[in-house]
Amino acid sequence: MAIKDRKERDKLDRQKLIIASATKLFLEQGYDKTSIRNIADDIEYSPATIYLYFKEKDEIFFIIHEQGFALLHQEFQPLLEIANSLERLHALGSTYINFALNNPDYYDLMFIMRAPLGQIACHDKWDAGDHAFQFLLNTVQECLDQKLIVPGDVNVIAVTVWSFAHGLVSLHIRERFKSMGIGSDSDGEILKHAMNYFIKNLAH
Amino acid sequence: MAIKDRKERDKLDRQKLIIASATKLFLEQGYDKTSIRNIADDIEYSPATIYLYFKEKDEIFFIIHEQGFALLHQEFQPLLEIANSLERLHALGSTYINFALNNPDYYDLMFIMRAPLGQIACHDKWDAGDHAFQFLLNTVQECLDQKLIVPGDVNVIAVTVWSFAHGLVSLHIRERFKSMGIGSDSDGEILKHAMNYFIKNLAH
DNA sequence: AAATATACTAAACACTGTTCATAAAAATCA
DNA sequence: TGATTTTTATGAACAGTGTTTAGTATATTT
Repeated sequence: MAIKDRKERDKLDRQKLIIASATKLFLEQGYDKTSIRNIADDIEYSPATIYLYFKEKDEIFFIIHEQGFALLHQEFQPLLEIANSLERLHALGSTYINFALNNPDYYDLMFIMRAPLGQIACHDKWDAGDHAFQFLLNTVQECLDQKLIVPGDVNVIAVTVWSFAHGLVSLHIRERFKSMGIGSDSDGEILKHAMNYFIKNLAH
Repeated sequence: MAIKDRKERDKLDRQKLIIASATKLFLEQGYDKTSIRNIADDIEYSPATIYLYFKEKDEIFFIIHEQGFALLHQEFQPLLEIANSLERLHALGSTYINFALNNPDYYDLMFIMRAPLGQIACHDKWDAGDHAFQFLLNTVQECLDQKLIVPGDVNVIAVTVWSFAHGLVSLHIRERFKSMGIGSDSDGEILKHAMNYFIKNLAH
């Protein structure tokens, strides 16, 4: 049954082709402006064909969503080398912020957009996002054990740290700082200062 | 020329009619699911008529956007009574979070969505949003003056506080806590705990 | 070679925001 | 009053969206 194997490989190849095209277009123009017909044109297939490989548009972008988490996970890896846990926590925040600024579309899909989670997100409890959060949890726990940060519940602290970092970059990405008085000139600079102030308070 | 006056009143009335319908539908079903045709159906006019009173969909929702800020401003008013500035800062945070949880669609439009700002946001430097941020700035400054919080640049601290609060509620609204391990049961509870931890660090 | 299973697509459905020529109504002028 | 101009409203269309379906080629199996 080698033919059946090849057929399955072909099927996977065409799925990969769709994802590759979708990823390319998505990174060029974002979610909303990447239509099924755009992807179909790009891979030179009919729009209907795409629906033979994916149930809906969101299913395609959930895979890209996971790609984003893989990328973030990758950028977190070098941080494991940092011995001092508080320093590692600080670096974790900086890396998170840089990831968001360098990959705003990925970040949007992963943390801001409503779209590509529905029932999908629930199907796998231990997805890539959980891994990243676990890394944060572990680091916070270590900081607590070594009494490097203000004591408190590890979950609460992790949520606090994540919320701060997310708020910072998502307000920046959605240009809400601009629309206020602040950050008109030195855009990225104030983010770093806020990060430093936040960590200083945490470590106090 | 009383006729011309009446005509202008009529015109404003029809604008208000459109806004009222748009607001109603928006609060029922959100921005994306409120179409021009929905509004037209509701007010029993043709879709094209709406474009005689508003240049585009976003112009309608920018007014709703401002309504949201007026509402937030209103909820901030009682806080002026609070004498202790740190207490006021804490209450400011809680009020902000409660506003977001009680009016998720308004909050979305005001702080999360990409849509109804473009050039529009820039036209009036001193809009409702600036007022709210100014309130935060003043409160932070007072806390600094009274040495109630960790010293630092007032702008940086205000951004830090706002980012934290925004991150908290926007991750909640977009259900990113659920998709991780945390907050599956006691949803709103962890927000309050995080808020308390954040303020405790700030005041330390 | 005939029957079956697979892969693909043109066309349509039900939407979206937006524009434009045309028709109806109201106000102004002769 | 009747004719003219201005204001107001709309049907129909444009170009786009995600998605479904019926029908057509192609490839595999019998």
